[in-house]
Amino acid sequence: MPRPSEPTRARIVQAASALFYNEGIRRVSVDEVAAKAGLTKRTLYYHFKSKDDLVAAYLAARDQPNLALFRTWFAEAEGGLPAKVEAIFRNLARSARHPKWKGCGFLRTSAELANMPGHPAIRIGAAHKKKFEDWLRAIFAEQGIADPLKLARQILLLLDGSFAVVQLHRDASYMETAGEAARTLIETALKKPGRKRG
Amino acid sequence: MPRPSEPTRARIVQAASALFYNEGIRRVSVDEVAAKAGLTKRTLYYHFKSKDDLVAAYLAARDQPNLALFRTWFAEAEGGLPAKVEAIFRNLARSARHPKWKGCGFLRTSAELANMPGHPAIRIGAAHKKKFEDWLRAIFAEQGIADPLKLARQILLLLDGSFAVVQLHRDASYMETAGEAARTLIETALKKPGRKRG
DNA sequence: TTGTGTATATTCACTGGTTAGTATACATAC
DNA sequence: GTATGTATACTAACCAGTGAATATACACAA
Repeated sequence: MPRPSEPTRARIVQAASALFYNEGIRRVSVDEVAAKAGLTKRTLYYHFKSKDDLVAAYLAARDQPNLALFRTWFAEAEGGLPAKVEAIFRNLARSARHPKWKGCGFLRTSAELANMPGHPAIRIGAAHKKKFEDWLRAIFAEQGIADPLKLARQILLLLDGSFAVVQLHRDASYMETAGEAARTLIETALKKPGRKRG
Repeated sequence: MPRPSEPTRARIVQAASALFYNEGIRRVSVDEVAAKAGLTKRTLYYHFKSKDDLVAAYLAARDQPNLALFRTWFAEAEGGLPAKVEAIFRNLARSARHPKWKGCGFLRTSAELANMPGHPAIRIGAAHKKKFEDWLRAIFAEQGIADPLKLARQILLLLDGSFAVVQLHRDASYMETAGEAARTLIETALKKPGRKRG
């Protein structure tokens, strides 16, 4: 049984993800994660050198799937650029209406660890947001928008703002409001001079 | 000495504010707060029935001063409506560049307590954001904007988004980017039909 | 086929430290 | 002498991380 090791590690990360996302990092003990994964704490510490390490793994595991979701929602949406971006917010609103939704795991973790700037989990969260920003920036640049980075950042601000506000008020309609704002900003940018192609 | 009681309570809230804001709720013990306030934990528990109670008092104490700051920044700014709202973001960027800045205390607390929806601190945070939203809505309504609530919510989304993003990346320039987005959204709304007066 | 060494994987039981909250007694002011 | 306020010293629980021992699988040799 020892040999594989990867399935065990993956099971631990899966258990940690569910608990950390639902309850928060500091409210969940390593023992609880181990119990949920069906093994003892000592075994968990064989696979991860510390709780911080486990937290980092939890966020790292969310990175690519999260971005892939955004890309899928964008790609599958009908209509032009504004509609495709707005579709991301509409899909997010649908997710947020699920009772188990608890906001953005990256932002919540970073908020919980706000006084530990060098923490690996915060670096992972920051990198995740940068990847999203960069993906949008490339799309906007391709469309010939004059300042694609600025527009990408404004969309990111609306996205993260809606995570925070929806979580606080438990009212997913803010996500659709954010989508409308995103549409307005993109349409304005498309009309501006300085574009490379129509 | 016993009689007054209010100054002692205020001193405790002040100590709690400094510690909770800088370090986070769960990282700070009641003993630390008491020590910072210059008294013992037992005395603190005479004035507050629990730590949760103290957390609620910490946020309640930030409510009015925070809103007053926004109102001041808005009132003292030169120019029209878009410029006055943008001034809030510029002033916030200046605050965020201070090394002790750690984001929005309301949002960070709500993120830390994300699984306790009935927690008094979360209700206080939600009410605070609603007050800000309502203040903006009234201003926009007075200016004859067609959908003042929607625009107020979009500005709120940008504001809270910038809190989250600036905290994560430690890059206050996002706040100015949010201010530009706010300006764009307001200018667009001002140009839209359906306005009551010019 | 059988024995043996080694890296991998897992467990039990423990330590040392922290923390929210309390029992009890004492002090001050009116 | 009673309300209010403060301090000392405690409890009971929790929790991150570790020491020492054990079990399994596989490589390789006999």
